Amino acid sequence: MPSARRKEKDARLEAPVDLGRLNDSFGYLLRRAQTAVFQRFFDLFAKFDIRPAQYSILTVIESNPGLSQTRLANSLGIKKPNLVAIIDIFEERGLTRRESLENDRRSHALYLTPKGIALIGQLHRLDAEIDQSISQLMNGDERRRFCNVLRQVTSG
Amino acid sequence: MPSARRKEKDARLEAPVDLGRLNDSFGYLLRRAQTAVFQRFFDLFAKFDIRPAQYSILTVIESNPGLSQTRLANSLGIKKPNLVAIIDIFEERGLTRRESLENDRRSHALYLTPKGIALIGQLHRLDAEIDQSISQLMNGDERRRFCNVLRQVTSG
DNA sequence: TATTGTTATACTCTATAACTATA
DNA sequence: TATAGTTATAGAGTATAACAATA
Repeated sequence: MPSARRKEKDARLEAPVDLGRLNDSFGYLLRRAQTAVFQRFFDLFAKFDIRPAQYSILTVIESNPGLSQTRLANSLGIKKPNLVAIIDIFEERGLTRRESLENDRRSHALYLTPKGIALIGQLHRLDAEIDQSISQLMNGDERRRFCNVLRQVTSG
Repeated sequence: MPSARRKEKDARLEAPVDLGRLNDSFGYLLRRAQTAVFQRFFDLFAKFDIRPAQYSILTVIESNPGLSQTRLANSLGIKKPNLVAIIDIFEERGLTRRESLENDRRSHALYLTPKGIALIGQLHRLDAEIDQSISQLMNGDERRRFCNVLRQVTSG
C-alpha cells in the first residue's frame, strides 16, 4: 500500500470512536487510569524484576516486620494461597525470610533481609517518581481530596 | 475455641496493618479503588450474565453502530484476538450481529440487535447507579476535576 | 505487501477446596 | 474444633505469532 493511502488508512483506524456513556462513567475512567498507571509501574520496576503486587507486599513487610502471611494477605486483599509462591520466590532471591515463632509454630513471622531492605528503598523512589508525575496534574488540596475519595470508594 | 477467645483472635487478625508508603501512593489507591468498583459492577451485572468488559463493548457498539472489530478493540484497549470470542457469545445470545460490507469484505460492521438495545438500556441504569454512589462523595466541581485528571492519567 | 478477522497458545492473576501441622 | 500455611487446580484476563481471505 502506498504511503499516502497508508496514512489515510491509519487516520481512519485511529479516528475517534465515541465511547458514549463510558465517557462519564467513573468506573470506566477509574479502570483505564489504573491500567495506565500499572503499566508505568510495570515498566519502571522491570529492571528489578519486580511486579506491582510484589512491590506492595515488600512494602507491607517493611512497615510491619514480623507479621504473618495471613495478616499480610488480608491487608492487601490477596488470597492466602496466592501469597505462598510469591514469598517462596522472595526467599529464593534472598529478599525476605520466614522466622518460626516459639509460641505458635503454625505461624511464620516475615522479615526483609538486608538485601530486601536495600531493594525496597530503590523501589520506593520509583514509586514516588510515578506519584509525582500524577500529582503534578493537581494542586495539593485536590490531591488530598482525591486520595480520600479513593480510600472511601475502597472501603465501602 | 471459646467465643471470648475467638473474638479476641478475630480482633488480632483484623488489627490494622500499616501500609506504609502505600497509604500515599496514588497508584496503589487507584488500584484498590478500581478493584472495589469492579466488584460492584460484577455483582450488579451478574443477574444479566454480563461482565464489566462486556458492558463497555456493548456500549461502544451502541454509540458507533457499524464499526469494525479492530476499531472497537483499539478504542477500549482490548487486543483483537480477545474480542472474537466475546462477540461470538454476543451473537449466540442474540445481542449483536456482524454485517458484511460490500466495499471491504474482510471487515465486519457490528450492530446491536433490538434485544441488545433493550439490554444495554438496563445496564446503563445500573452503571449510573454505581456512578451516583461514588459521585455523592464529591461535589460537582470536584467530580468534573477528578474525571479530567483520570482522563489525563490514562492518555499519558 | 498490508489488513481483517480468526485460531492456537501461553502466561499471569485470581479463586476455592482440601490437606498438614499445629492450637 | 479451629487456624496457618500449603498444595492442587480451575477460571478469568491478557499477550503474541501465524493463518486465510481480501485489499
